[in-house]
Amino acid sequence: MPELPEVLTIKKDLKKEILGKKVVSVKKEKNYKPAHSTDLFSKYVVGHLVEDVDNIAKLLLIKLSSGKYIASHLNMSGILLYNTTDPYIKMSLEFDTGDMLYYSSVRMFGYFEVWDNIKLNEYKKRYGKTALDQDLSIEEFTKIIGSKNKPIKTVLLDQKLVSGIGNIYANDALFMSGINPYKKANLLGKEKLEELFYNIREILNEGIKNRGSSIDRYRDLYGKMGNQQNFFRIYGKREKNCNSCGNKIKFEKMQGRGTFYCDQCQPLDDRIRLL
DNA sequence: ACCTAAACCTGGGCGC
DNA sequence: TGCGCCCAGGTTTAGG
Repeated sequence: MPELPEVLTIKKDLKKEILGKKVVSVKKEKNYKPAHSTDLFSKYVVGHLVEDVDNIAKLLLIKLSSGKYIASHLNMSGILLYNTTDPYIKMSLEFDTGDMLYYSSVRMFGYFEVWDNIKLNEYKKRYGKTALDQDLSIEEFTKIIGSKNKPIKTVLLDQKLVSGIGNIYANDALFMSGINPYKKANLLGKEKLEELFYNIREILNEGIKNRGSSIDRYRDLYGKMGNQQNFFRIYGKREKNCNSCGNKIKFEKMQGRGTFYCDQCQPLDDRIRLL
């Protein structure tokens, strides 16, 4: 699924395309079941204007003049498409301009639903600031992340601490920082945590600049692939050699997620480095 | 109150 | 060709 760079890319394009437009019809495909009755779409979406497009962590929000929101989490395989389709469309919105917005998903994990403020606020409470939030200071980051007695990769993927970092960008940010994914976060030290903070911001911003990572399903709002996959530091380089030291890259499952690291450049024990 | 493992799904790619 | 397995940008939940 989209991580923060992909979500922010979609958000920006969505804002540009649909702000101020009125929804005139909604269509749901039979093989998609939102958590609520489709009445909510006809009641709170059809006939209403798009007032804003926003996000909470990786959740996309379309604010409507009815006071309700379309909340869409793309999860692993979801995409939003504007005036272009694919074989996995689940929901379609038609605007007064004739433009179309589609929610597409292969694996059925994501959702595209009508939410009210209450549900939105409950959701918000469960998530930390995104890694790119202007008001997430380096002090706050190091305090939140550096206090956990858990592997740093697990901590980075915990969205209630700091949100937006997913598996791709976590792998790459750790490689850039020379940090072993198994290293306990509370053993990293101030300097390493700060380095990690800067590298997370760098790699997320690079992802945005390259319009996201398309390793499989991800496409932007116009159905186009992102480019960040061409710049991966270590993610996806199973059986390949480290571009820094030439050693064979390790691939292991950690918390069920594919984890790539170079045990030379990202030593678990600092003593290994000194030898 | 922790942690992990499995579950939620579909489809693509690989080896045999 | 086909079957079985492994893999996938995430999150939630059940179970120890």
